[in-house]
Amino acid sequence: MKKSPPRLKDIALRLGVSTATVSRALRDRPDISASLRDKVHTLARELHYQPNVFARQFKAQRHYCLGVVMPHVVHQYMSQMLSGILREAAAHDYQVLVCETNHDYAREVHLVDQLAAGTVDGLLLCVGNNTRDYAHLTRLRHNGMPFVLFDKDISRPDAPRVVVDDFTGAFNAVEHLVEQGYRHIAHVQDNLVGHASQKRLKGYYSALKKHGLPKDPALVVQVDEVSIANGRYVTERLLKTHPRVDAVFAITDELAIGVLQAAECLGLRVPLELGVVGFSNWQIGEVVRPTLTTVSQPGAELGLTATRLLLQCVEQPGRFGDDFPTKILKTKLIIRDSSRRLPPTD
Amino acid sequence: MKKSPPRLKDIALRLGVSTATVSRALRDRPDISASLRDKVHTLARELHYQPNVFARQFKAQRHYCLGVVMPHVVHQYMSQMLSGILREAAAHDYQVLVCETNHDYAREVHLVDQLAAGTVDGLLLCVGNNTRDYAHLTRLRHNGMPFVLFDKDISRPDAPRVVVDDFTGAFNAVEHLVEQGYRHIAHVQDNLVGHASQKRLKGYYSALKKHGLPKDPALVVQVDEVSIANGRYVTERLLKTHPRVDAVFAITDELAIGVLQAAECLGLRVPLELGVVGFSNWQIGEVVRPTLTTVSQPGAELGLTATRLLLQCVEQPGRFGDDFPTKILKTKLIIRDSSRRLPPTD
DNA sequence: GTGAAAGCGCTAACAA
DNA sequence: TTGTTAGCGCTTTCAC
Repeated sequence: MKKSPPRLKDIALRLGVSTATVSRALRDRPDISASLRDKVHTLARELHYQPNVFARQFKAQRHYCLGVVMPHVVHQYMSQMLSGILREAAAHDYQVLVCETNHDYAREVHLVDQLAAGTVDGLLLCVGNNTRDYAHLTRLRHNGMPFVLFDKDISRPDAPRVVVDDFTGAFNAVEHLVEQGYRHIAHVQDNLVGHASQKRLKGYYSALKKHGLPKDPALVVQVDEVSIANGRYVTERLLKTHPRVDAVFAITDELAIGVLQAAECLGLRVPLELGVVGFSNWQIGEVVRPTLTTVSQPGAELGLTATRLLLQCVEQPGRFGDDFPTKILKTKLIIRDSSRRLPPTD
Repeated sequence: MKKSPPRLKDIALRLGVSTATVSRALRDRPDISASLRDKVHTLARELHYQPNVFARQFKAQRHYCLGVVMPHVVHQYMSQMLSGILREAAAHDYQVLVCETNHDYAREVHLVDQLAAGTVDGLLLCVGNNTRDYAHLTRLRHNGMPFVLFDKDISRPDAPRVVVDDFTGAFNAVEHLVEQGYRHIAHVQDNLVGHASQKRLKGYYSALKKHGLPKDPALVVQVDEVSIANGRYVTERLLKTHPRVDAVFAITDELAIGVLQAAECLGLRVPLELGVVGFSNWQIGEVVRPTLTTVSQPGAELGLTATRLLLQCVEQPGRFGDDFPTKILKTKLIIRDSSRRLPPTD
């Protein structure tokens, strides 16, 4: 039988003082005599007193807890963002409640509504691939729940967000391929639903245009779902029908690995006959042969930045007025073997 | 200016009834007239009433939230366990609060003590590599906080736990190498601190013994820290000083990848001249060439099982009496190219 | 410097 | 069926 933990009242009774006094003593308020304060502390330690968390939170109407709603945690980039969130939240003495949506829109709505009811003090949301309707965000705002979108951008302007510069990332990747002498650069992308995909597509086209290369829609192929196998499949088909393709910019590293496998299967030498660039900088890219050139996204920094922004919204309501701050983080091109066929020019 | 959300009292006032009645109506208690119930529901919806989470939790002295303390989230296996935890918790309408220790013992103690103070209803703990002292677990128990250890085992018997069968996993891996005709099987392990490492070492020795192979401590090498680079480094050194080594069982996939790289570097053909087996079944193992034979651990299932066990402890205190249930999950050998040099025998 | 009392919002025991 | 009341544990105002 476990007996109930000691309360403020127990300490007060034993010391013959009021609970208010004990409360003040424990929190080292100035308006208390030193001797009494010490006695209270001593007894509290002796009884292993711990303030009741529920009462504290109830009184303060604060959880000191942030919520995170994201598609997956088993995902290198997502987990990097999560780690950044955890670190920054911990640095500010906030806890973090984590929920996975698995890209299930109904689940995303359910989770957001649930957290909007006041389970947390603020919410970090990475919308799923199937999210088109943003009524749940409207409800969030209506409920007065501070929130920040991270990573996945949306079309609506009325939300603070932290994202990476997909356009420039893609642009740099494709420009790099051009500089390496590739001229028929294909693009393997996902289903184009997310804003990131569209930004990367624009970056791809923009780089081609800058260097006077034609825009050929036939060289842009889609997969229904991002996976190595799908990347391989669509690339094999593409390379068979368009043998002049000499480079592929894939929208994620997983797809890029599939491209490498397709090349291996078709006997194309990478990077000599086919240049390949991915996006995300997964660990996997350092391990495949040839090693994969990719666009690195600062996952942890993104999580950290989003959390910092959210905490400002939580702790200083009205801080941003009617503005919705947007932060765009830089990507970085990581050049490895899969795209390097010229000697360095320095 | 955001106005404060509606309370039970507001509904009660508008309807000229008591808060108790409104409370009953909203929770669809039987002892309420249908007409009044409907009126309450209607008005509640109209006002966008949502029960105050703090008051609810305070009253019930329940958070409906579990805590997870683990070394990392950016780690395929760990994140798989986390995902299993999230899924199972969600299925029981519990939230999950996640904390990372980064294998920092002081941080682990801090987090456990903090959660022990009542921030959550139960705790899932994966201890770090540097945890030798378990006083924080004693405090957990003393505080009456239900907890379950997962993945990392500890020497103390007085805690419920869910782990994988490291011994058998290692045993099967090494026996497989023997069956493939390898005779000088080395073992690359970490610093031997964790129980898992020791179990795997025993499994390694046990398989050698069963097949009449000598136990040669010189063939067991350690790395300070698990990484591809370290795996590669120690393997190169080992293979140079012990050229008769014809197979390596590495304690993790990362180290095994390092072994593959060492072989590549020394011009040894895998699996012909060197057999390699890892442990964990990371995605990376399917992508390297040759593909990596490995021991698969059921990460999600482990998280799920631990959560289920914890929820039993939370919801049925005393359910297990003074027993500390232990679940040991099976591993599975995934045979790929890095260790297959005989034709299948079926 | 200390105590009494009110109150955070909701629920449950008891009364009517 | 509905209302009254008390109370969860803590903090804070106000009075002394």
